Amino acid sequence: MVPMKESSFDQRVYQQIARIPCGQLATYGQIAELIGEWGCARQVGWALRRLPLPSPLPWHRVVNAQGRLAMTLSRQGSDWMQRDLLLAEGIPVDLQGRLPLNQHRWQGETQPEQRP
DNA sequence: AGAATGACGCTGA
DNA sequence: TTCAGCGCCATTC
Repeated sequence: MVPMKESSFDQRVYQQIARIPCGQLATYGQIAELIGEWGCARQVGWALRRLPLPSPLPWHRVVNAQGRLAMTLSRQGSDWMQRDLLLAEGIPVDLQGRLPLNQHRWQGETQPEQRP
């Protein structure tokens, strides 16, 4: 059972994930940074691992900075479900779990704005 | 308490 | 581009 107090790390992670626009992607490190926990990318991963599925959250929009899905058997196939959900949003995912992260990167709510 | 694990990130070969 | 190593830190044994 979860210990009371929903003001936990996990809750902040979920809240931030819920803000990711449809069709865009965010990395674990990016989520950690947005909640003020820079360097805690792994904790974000655990937060998602503890997330019960199915979930209303767009957890599938969170990928690693390498632009690939973590295809580990520890997830019991949830990685393939993530791939399926991403394809449904128009994001092409390679069979190796690679995807065009650079083209779907969520800039958060701040954009450096440096385009020609 | 100490060691191992992991849905990560970055650098270097 | 792919692979290995190191740093990171909560969770688990």
